Amino acid sequence: MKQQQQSDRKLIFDEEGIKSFAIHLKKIRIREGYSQSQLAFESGLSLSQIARIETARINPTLSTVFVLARTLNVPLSDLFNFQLSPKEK
Amino acid sequence: MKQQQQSDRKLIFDEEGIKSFAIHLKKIRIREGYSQSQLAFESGLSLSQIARIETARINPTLSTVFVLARTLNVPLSDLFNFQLSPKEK
DNA sequence: AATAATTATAGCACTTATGCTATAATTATT
DNA sequence: AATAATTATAGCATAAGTGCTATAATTATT
Repeated sequence: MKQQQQSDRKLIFDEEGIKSFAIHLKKIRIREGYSQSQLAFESGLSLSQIARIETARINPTLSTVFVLARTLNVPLSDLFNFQLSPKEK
Repeated sequence: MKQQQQSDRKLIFDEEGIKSFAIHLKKIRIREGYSQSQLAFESGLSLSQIARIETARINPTLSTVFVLARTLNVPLSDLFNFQLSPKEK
């Protein structure tokens, strides 16, 4: 029987930032008049991926975000126009 | 013999955006007075990862980028203060 | 020039992002 | 209320991000 070996590598999942981004993206998508399905089609991303991002289930890559910005035709400064909580020392 | 089956799924790797980000990050890191190694240590990211990002070899996740922004103590608007080439229709 | 410091590469293991497909749940429309 | 549209969830396969470790290459320092 192979014991389930617990890795001690700690991967980063910045839940706070990911949630903020999710909310912000949804706001912008709606503002720009896209449904998830339209955004998926026009961007070439899958619908499931769009939904996963907006529900903060995953931690998307920069390429994915860049594609969203291009499709929505908004500058990155808009898509990232929110504050991260500062690092606690 | 198992033939190597080529998948037709097309994953996104936005080379142009990734390169722009790489250059921009490096500029900011140096401006803020960090070596890659310092940035790695203080952020908890691996040194190899920092290098891979700055040489545009990989497509980092948002969490990674958020951690970098926090560690460098710069707002996202700073880290994303560059232009993506617009989508060609 | 020698040495030190910094940055870049490489390989492996593990975890996770993503596409795809299908279905459920929710919300809007008639 | 029924129906349609939209959004959310789920499982699987595959590609890729990340940590770790080591080493090479480059750049700065003495």
